[in-house]
Amino acid sequence: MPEGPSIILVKENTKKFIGKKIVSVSGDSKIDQQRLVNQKIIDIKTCGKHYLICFKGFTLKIHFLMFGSYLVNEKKDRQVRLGLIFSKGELNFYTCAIKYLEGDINDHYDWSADVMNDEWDPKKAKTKLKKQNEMLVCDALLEQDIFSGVGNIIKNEVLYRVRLHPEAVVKDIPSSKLKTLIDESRIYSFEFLNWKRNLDLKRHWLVYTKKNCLRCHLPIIKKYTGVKKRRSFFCEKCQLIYN
DNA sequence: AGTCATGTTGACGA
DNA sequence: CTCGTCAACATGAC
Repeated sequence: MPEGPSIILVKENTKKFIGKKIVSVSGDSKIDQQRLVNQKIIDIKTCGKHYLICFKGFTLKIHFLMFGSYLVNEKKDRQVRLGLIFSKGELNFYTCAIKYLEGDINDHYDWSADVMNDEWDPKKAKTKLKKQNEMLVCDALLEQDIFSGVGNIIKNEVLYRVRLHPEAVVKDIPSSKLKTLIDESRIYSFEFLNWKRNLDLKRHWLVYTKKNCLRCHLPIIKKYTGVKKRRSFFCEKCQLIYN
């Protein structure tokens, strides 16, 4: 659920509620739920891993974290975090973090940092990335201010594709390689989106959770890398570290 | 059955 | 005050 492409799918599956008015609200979310009653959804947007329901003058920000989920016109046998009920249909969110954002949504987000957005700007990403001298590339890819929407699966798959070691230090990576990395982060995210849409994502993993390298057949290393200590799967022979 | 993970925030102590 | 570390949250795949 949580990476950028998955959030695009949430948007696709809930777009039908744009223009609809909320009749009532339920759930254990601590936000002011009454505020939503009689509000009409103006738009539904995403930025990175954030799912955004826009109203006149404010926005509801939903983050699915690790275990978040949602259902359209269905309920789970679980406590609803926030349920939006319309005259026809309902939208239920579970185990997610919800907050209000006030005013113009454009004042809250830099769309050009979102790898899934039409406004994605790889040059800006490169400028930001180059400032992260000592950072390991495995941490850099997870920086939401640079690569909004990239998560741990995308991180691993992109690094394998561009043959870059997760523990490569950003300042040691040639500029041309950084460009390839940035470009591939967007390209792979869209492939992820299509595979996920077809419920066929796992079959296309090249390195994530794999035992052996598809290229050289050596064992894939599993290691918790970087200050973020997220698991990395990589081939020591095929992925360069530049040190 | 127990372990672990597609993520982030906030508390706490140095 | 800032920085680093880690607990907390909470579901489901294997």
